[in-house]
Amino acid sequence: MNPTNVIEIGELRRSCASCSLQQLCLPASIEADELDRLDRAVRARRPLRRGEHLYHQGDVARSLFVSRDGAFKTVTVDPEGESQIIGLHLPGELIGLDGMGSGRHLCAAEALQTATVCELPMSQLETLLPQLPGLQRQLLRVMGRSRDQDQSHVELLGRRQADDRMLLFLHGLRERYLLLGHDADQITLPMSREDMASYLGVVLETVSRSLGRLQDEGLIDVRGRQLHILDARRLAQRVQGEPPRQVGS
Amino acid sequence: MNPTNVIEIGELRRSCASCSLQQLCLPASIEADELDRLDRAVRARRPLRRGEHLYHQGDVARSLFVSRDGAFKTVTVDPEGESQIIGLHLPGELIGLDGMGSGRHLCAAEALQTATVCELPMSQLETLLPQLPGLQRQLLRVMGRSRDQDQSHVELLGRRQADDRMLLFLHGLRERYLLLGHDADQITLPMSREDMASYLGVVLETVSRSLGRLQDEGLIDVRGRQLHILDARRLAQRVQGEPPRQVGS
DNA sequence: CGTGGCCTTGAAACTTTTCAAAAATTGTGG
DNA sequence: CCACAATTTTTGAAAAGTTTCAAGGCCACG
Repeated sequence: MNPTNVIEIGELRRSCASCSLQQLCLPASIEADELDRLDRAVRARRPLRRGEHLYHQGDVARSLFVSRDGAFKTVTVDPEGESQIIGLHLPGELIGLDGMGSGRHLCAAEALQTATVCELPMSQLETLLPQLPGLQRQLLRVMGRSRDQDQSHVELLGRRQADDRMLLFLHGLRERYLLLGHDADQITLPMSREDMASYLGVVLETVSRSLGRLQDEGLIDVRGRQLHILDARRLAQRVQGEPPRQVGS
Repeated sequence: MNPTNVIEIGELRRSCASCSLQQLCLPASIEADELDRLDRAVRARRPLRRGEHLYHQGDVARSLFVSRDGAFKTVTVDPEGESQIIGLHLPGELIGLDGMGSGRHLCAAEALQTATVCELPMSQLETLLPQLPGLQRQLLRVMGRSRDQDQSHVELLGRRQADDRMLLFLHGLRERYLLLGHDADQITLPMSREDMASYLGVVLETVSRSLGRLQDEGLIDVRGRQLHILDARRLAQRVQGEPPRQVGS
């Protein structure tokens, strides 16, 4: 057992009570004694490296997950054989709800960066739920927020112009990073252009060009995955339908 | 009190136990004694006419609903001021989950035809859930299926060709009607072309042309809202990526 | 310093949208 | 029950936007 492992296991044993994501995650608004029971049900997990899967499409759904750090994408392979990015999950956001309908996961969940996750086995959940009314309420709320997230994605995909979709995407990303307490105007994009393209329902060249246009407009500054939001105020206005300002040649 | 009202109230008092949607709805796989308690919590509601709302965007979310007959659409007005159809709810499908995240409805729910609905107040739900483990499991499953529905919508909107989206839409509709025990190859479309357009993320002219192309191909026959699926087998193949067969000029 | 992966850019082909008008359907009142 | 008005749907042609295909640039890594 090398020192690195010791540190990692130490990390893993941090409890819900001391987790920085507490307010966003299942423990929020749960009583102290209940929290302790939830805490014991949550399993430790070794960190995942970028590209590793939490579960695969078709797997029996055994657990719900929350990432403490590191983002995940959820991906389906559709009947045509093409894969599509269905979801982007930042730390504190529930992962695995795609298995609750049928008992099997409709997506695969893949780490976009090195990530440490908490795991709550379904079996434990079923035991705990009737006993912890606080958890009950909170689970419904958290599932509801996850659904709201999906609705935003539908609203994004409903826009017919690539720039509108990108605007909505960046604005939503900004809000989510804000919630996490990050510097939301200076983001390292969690996905490749190709992943973004899939999430936005366009091809990757269109993503590149759209980012280029928004940069020419002075809204953002992108260099690879480094994104600076230069004018958050106007970004919000653009999302609300304001037309692009004339850009000098 | 006229005879019509008497009949309506009689209808409203049908219990979950005798409802034809039982297997699809919350009561599924709930024990008889539990079912009785759920039954008492479910409120009667006067029938809604086409165009009437179950709730409006921004309303405090007080209840979950299920339509016994009559379909509903859920609509958001986005920041740009344009309305978008987010969901289509056939009988037996849960309506109102868009309020669970924030406590307020993110959408409006509007009847597409005359509809009778069951209403389960959130307050009752909170009381019942810890007491009825069967309901607990079933609610999670039904919410999961609703989420799966939304995922299908995202997958549909992720397709970049209008015909692909239409194919996915028709195929999904067919499967849902099958589940309801309807003749799924002879459907009265529940929405106008404009609503379909919004749901599919295209303009209504595109819907019209896409339906025209699928008709020329011999897949379907559409006259206004009457839709005949002429070749369900090939519809399924097309959804799975089979290219359109050559259509004689 | 070269290699491979990722991203950007350009030009042509294709699809969808937009705008306009005709056709079909629905609802209504005589 | 028919005819008319209003609404919805279809169709056409031009404009706009996206995809496709191809090539070149950038960056990280060995």
